[in-house]
Amino acid sequence: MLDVKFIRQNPDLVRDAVKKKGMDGEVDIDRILELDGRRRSILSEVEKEKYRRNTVSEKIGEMKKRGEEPVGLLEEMKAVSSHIKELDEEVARIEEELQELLLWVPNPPHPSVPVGPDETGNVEVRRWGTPREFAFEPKAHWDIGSNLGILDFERATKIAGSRFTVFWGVGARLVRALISFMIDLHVKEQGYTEVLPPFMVNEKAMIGTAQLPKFAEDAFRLAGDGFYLVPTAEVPVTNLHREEILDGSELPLYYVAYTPCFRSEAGSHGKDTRGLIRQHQFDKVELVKFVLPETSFEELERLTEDAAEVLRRLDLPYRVIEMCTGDMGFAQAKKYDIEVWMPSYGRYVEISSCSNFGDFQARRANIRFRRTARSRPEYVHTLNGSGLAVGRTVAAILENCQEADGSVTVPRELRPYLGGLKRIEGRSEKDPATAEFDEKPQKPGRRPPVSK
RNA sequence: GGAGGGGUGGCUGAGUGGUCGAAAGCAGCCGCCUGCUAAGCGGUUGAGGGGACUAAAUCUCCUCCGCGGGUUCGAAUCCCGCCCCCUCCGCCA
Repeated sequence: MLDVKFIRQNPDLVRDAVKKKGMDGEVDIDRILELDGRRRSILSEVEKEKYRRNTVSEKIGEMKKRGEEPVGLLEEMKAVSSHIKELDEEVARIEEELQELLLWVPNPPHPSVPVGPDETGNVEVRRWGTPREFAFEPKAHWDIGSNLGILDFERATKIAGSRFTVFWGVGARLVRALISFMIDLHVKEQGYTEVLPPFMVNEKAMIGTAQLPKFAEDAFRLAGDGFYLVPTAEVPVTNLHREEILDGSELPLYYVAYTPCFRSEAGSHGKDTRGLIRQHQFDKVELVKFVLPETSFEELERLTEDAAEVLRRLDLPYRVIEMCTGDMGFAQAKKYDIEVWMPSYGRYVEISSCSNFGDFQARRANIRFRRTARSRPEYVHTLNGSGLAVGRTVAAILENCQEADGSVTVPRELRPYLGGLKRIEGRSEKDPATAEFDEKPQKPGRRPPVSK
């Protein structure tokens, strides 16, 4: 959300931002300015009346104490009070409409962001790794996973519906391994603090990070009590500090959180219908930062690299795309997508999205900080990025690391998280005699007796 | 789900109709003082908004004692609804 004051002082900049973000006709800046003007003029009137009420009421108190009768004053004040009430209601109506309109004004893109209408305006900024040349016809991950017995789309449809997956055996463990691997990297090597938040949030939290009101149809809302299933850990984690004034010396704060993510995927019928790419439920490890305003763009570069490091460790080729104004989203000031090479698509596919929101979310969620004990509160800047989407990472590993015989080589850095397993050859890992391990798993010995 | 208790400033906590944005203590900040540390002394310290001002500083006004309504000339204080927390009982992984 933008400050009305900012809009009042920079109306053309804001109109330009609306245009660049492709929201022409969706936002009425003139109406906002009009409401703002009316609000301020009524406010000065009602405040004069309140001043009068306060001073006269005080006088009435003194008179009564002295035993005098406040002749006529009570009647007069009654009229003043009801006038105040009318004006207050008018102000409240205006503010409600104003607030509603402000929630729909997009965050202006940073000047460095390329201007463009849609994804055709995005700019590739770098590539890492080389897509592998296959000596055989590579399969899509849904075929690899189904053949190995580790992905089961049919049963997922039976128990839930389309766009769900059941992971079996080593497949399930692979998901768990990736989550741990990613979190460990971000915590131990990059200085993030692990958080495990609620997977359901209230409406205020959804508004705070700008999923609402604009993207209501993308979210799952529970019928009974109005909770929302988290569409990303960004929502609960950014809202951790809602309505707080942080100590400036604590900044920057780096958090990493695993959550499942729930998305209705309304409006994406027919897109990515096969496999793990577009699901109603998927796992994601998310990076969230709260930083000083002057550092946020530099922090975005580091955040993006922190996420990309996961792909480098897994030896998966990727590229980084800078999103143009028309494709970057409503709340972002600048955004990079990281795309991983996906052989079945024959192109790079988004696996992470890293954004700087500036003070846009902070203002909505009222997250502030004080530079020193005596300075005025300022809004922090918030950032977040996937580090990474786990389902898509599974897909990328299956496809990029597949072998001619249908097995999958486990990326070296991930093996410790799979008990040293080198190759996925089936659903089961219970047969150490045939499975390949970096170290053979130990036979379970007798349990030591329980000491008393 | 049932019964009871409670939500006041960064924290603890007083305040049951007017002089309360709010005692006191703690913490913080500024200064003084003490060889260092600790202690002591004095002062100071909430947030949001409107206006004056080119802006900062400053001044001034309004609002805010969980949230929303109501009563009243006047509400932290009285009434109603909601939310949250705590204790006990029930249920439950």
